[in-house]
Amino acid sequence: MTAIKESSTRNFNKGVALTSCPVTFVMEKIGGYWKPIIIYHLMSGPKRYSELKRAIPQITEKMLIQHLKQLQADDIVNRVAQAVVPPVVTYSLTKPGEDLFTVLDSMVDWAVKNGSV
Amino acid sequence: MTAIKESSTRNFNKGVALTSCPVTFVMEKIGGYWKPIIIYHLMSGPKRYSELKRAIPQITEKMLIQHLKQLQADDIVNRVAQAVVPPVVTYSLTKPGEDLFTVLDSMVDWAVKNGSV
DNA sequence: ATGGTTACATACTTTGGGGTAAGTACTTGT
DNA sequence: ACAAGTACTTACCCCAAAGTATGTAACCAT
Repeated sequence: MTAIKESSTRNFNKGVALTSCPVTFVMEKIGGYWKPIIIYHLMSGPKRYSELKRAIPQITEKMLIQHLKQLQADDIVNRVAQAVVPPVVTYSLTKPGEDLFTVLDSMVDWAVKNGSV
Repeated sequence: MTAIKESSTRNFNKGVALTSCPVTFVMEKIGGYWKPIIIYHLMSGPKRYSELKRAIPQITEKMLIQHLKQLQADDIVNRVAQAVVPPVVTYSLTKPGEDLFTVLDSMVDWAVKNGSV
């Protein structure tokens, strides 16, 4: 076990840059491979866990819940579980989550204008 | 050396999802920790390599040129070098690069509304 | 001739995101 | 009795991104 240097750039960034740069703040929330894809699928309405899984066949279950939990912690998605068997868990976008539409939309705009698809 | 499975999700994604999802397309260009920060600093006008370095003290030189080269390859920044000594290299945003303002701006909007800063 | 400046390059290491595979709890259908 | 469905959990592995550290070429000023 090698101790991590207290003065490392990594540590410095964690404390300063991450919270002070709004763009990085957003990247923290919707960055990564799967998050925008999950959010996109929730934009067409609330979905069950299994519906999301079927909608995004390439994602592994681990990645799916992992990101759903993170999005939940970031107040981007809501989780509603019914105490029945088999379990029924529904995910939906929160208000902040829905507001991300503007962001994703501007991204799509740019992508379309600049050679994607 | 273990061979990578041809059918792995990783490979599948490289070929399909990356190019077919416009949001992921944008993430490929401006995702990562430093890229948006570099782009942000270029939005206030062309900058020399050394000016960027001073403007972003926490970045290492390796990260700086690495991302500048990538942004160049993605046609987001221009590089103009003067054949003098000591070298003078100026980086500026291309048209697509400037168009990212809309995207970054919507991110900042969202961040401000949702608890950043 | 030595140090400073500028814009890189390169070898090595660490870290975290993502992938694979397998297991769990509970109940219904056959 | 056993497979199947639902919503997870867990252990383990791999690789790419990021960080650390050092070197280089060219010239100028002292």
